[in-house]
Amino acid sequence: MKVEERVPQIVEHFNQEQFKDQLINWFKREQRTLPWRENQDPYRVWVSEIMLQQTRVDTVIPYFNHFMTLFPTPYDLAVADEQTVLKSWEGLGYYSRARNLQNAVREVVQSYEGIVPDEKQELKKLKGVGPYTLGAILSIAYDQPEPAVDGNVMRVLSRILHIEDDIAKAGTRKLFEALINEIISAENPSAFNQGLMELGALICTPKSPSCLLCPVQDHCHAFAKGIEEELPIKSSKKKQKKVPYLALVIENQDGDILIEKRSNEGLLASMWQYPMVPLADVDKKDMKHWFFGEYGLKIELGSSIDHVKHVFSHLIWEMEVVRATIVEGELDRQNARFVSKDKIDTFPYPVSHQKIHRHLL
DNA sequence: AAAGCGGGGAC
DNA sequence: GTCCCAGCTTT
Repeated sequence: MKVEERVPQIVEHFNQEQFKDQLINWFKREQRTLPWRENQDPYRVWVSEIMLQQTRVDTVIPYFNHFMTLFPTPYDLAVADEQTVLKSWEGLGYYSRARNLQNAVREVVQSYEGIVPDEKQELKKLKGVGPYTLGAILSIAYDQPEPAVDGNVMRVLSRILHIEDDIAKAGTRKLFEALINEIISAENPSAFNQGLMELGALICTPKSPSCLLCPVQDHCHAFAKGIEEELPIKSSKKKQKKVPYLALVIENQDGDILIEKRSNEGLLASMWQYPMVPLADVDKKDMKHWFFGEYGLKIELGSSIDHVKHVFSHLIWEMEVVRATIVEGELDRQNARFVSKDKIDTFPYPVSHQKIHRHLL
């Protein structure tokens, strides 16, 4: 059945007015004090929403505060060096969020005089602003009645309205957006949207939800049926592929260490790392020859320092970390350079490689 | 519509 | 270990 036909059916016996009041009043009463709730500054709301994608509140708080100190306005972020922005994002993950955010903020400074657009069509064009962030900024910063559907909202609504659509499917979000469009508060869309998300964070949690404390328990079909733990329906993803690497800590005669900048696209784009030998493609006995071909350096392996296992959402790196020294040769790579140990921490690294240079520092 | 893209916390 | 999370972009 099509979304337009399902929505009226789903909300037919749903007491929207009472639900809205209870949700909004609960949010006003119980909302957490968070740095990005100090005011309605669209730039702060925007930055917080980008950081909060796939990332927990407690993790984001210190990053957000530091980020706002470094880049208090869109202009400050627009003129900043990309590597500085990535350094401020180091450890948060999904680094394309930071690069997209800066790209978008530069667009805002250039085309909108530094004012975050409050018009749907303009805002949607900005890099990194998808359906969720669009609705979050418009409702929270500009008080517009737009849906902001994230995983929290889908979980909460799937329970309240007993919806069994697979929330892992891309198309399912549209159903929830249509439902929110139907029931969102026109008077306080900000508190309505944030209330749904706050409810998901504090009460309607993925496991062991606190239904007895829920302000909208009376409206919840899943609670009435005792099936709150079975919802939402979410198909499981396939497991990660393991990828073996040799990670090299290569020191030259001056005691400087070789690091390199990753490609500006793909996994961990524009982040820095210790050179890695992909053992799936390179036979270990051909390693030195391969390395000479790639870097122009003849090296001698030293002691093994560590084994680092790093899990991504879609793959697993298994890295053996080995020291190495240079026998001869001239570094022949644009993206690589020798750096003194006291400067090495000024570059942005993914966590997998922070694990490595903890050994050096 | 599906795949690629990080990291950490809860259990 | 498993599951989950305040998603977007590219293909």
